[in-house]
Amino acid sequence: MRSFKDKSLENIQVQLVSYEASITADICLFGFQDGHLKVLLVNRTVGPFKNCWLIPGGIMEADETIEQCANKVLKCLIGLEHVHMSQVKAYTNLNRHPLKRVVTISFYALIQPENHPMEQKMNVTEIKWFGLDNLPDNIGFDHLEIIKDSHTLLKQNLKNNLIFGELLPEKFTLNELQTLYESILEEELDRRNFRKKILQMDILENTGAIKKGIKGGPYLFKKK
Amino acid sequence: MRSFKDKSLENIQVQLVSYEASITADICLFGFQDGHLKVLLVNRTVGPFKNCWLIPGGIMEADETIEQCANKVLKCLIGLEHVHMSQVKAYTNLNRHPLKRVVTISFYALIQPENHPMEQKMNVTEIKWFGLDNLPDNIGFDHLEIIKDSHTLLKQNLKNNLIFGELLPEKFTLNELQTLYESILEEELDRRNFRKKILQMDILENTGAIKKGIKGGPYLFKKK
DNA sequence: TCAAAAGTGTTTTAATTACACCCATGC
DNA sequence: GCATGGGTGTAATTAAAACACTTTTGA
Repeated sequence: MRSFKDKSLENIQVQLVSYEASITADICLFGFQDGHLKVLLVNRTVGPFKNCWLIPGGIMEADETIEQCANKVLKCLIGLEHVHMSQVKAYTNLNRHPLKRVVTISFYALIQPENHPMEQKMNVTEIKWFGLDNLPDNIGFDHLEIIKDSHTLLKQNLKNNLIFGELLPEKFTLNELQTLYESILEEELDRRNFRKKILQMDILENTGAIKKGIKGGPYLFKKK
Repeated sequence: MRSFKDKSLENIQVQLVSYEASITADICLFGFQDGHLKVLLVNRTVGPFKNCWLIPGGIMEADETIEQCANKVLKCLIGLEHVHMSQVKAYTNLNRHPLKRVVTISFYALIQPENHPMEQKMNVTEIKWFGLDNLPDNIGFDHLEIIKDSHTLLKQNLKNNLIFGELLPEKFTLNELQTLYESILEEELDRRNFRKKILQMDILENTGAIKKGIKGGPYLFKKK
């Protein structure tokens, strides 16, 4: 049993002079497109991991929390404020960044790709949605791990709560919703059981309108 | 829609000169004692929040990850290595610490208070186990929030997985296990249903031995 | 011997799963 | 008109919840 004195006082109170690190917020932005769950990646044109794909991120400044920083990143990227985000995990491995030590706190957020076109920015850096089942090989840093961890948390949250709203347009068919669930959970669901379960949750409202262009003429639903 | 150029390059690559912050690992250490779930708090004798109760923590150094740092804290505190820990959340509010900016990444860990007496260290700093339902008023920083978040995660993990091992001695009665579950989940469980469920998980082994000193003569079980 | 806790099964209810036919629409 | 997808209900299974008496032991 070691003496308590040697280290504990240093530990329990924060010293005024101590090691400091840069902290970034990196965001795993999920979208749902063509029946697939997708992740937004940006292509680095400079620095280490040049030409590698990354999830977007930004450095936390002195006057902002990591949540504010994450919002700043999204605002710069897609011009969108007040997107709901969930904190996933902090990554602190020593050699994450080749030039200096960087600690990253990751978040995930959900948006609709259709509502946030990003093409006009491609002269600066390429921005692209990738299917989760079709990620590029050259993902930089430990961002593949962050994507996996984010997807795991999203999956878990979907099973418990119910957070599909941001991923679908205002009006959607039950099959679109089911496909979304299936692509997040990575498993097939029985159509009738899914409908029964969702409907008896009493959170959806049948608008009465019918989606055109699809055989069968499905009803459009919206959140209550 | 704003231009992408203004901020994004700054954001997507980490600059070599950027704001840096001290990072600590704070640990919500849970124990199970006298039929109650407890948390270990230390009493600050110096600095801001003097005489306030805190969960133990330590500053991350240049050569360690936050997990290594958390392990270091536990090693200094209770002389124990290789304790399993779960990352809970990162706390980055600007005024968490009155003297300087400190970002904290919190963990929870589970131990048996009986096996880790800490009395001999009380001349340095008071260390005490508090019932979760009986926490002191003067908890410093945002540590009450950290404790609540940690308990929420522990509860959730107990419901999904099953992680009681570290909180009980090698051999225990089913009622001790049930009381542990009840104190974590904060709800009463039916004795017969609990036993049925736990036993059919097939993770426990009846040692055949009987615990003395308790009316009814309960069997002692252990993990398989 | 009496009070307190241990041990044990069954019944009821709710939730989950499996499964098949007819209808509406687009092509 | 035909192929595709939409809409619907019931039966079977499994899981969860409710519930009471006898046995063991300590005091």
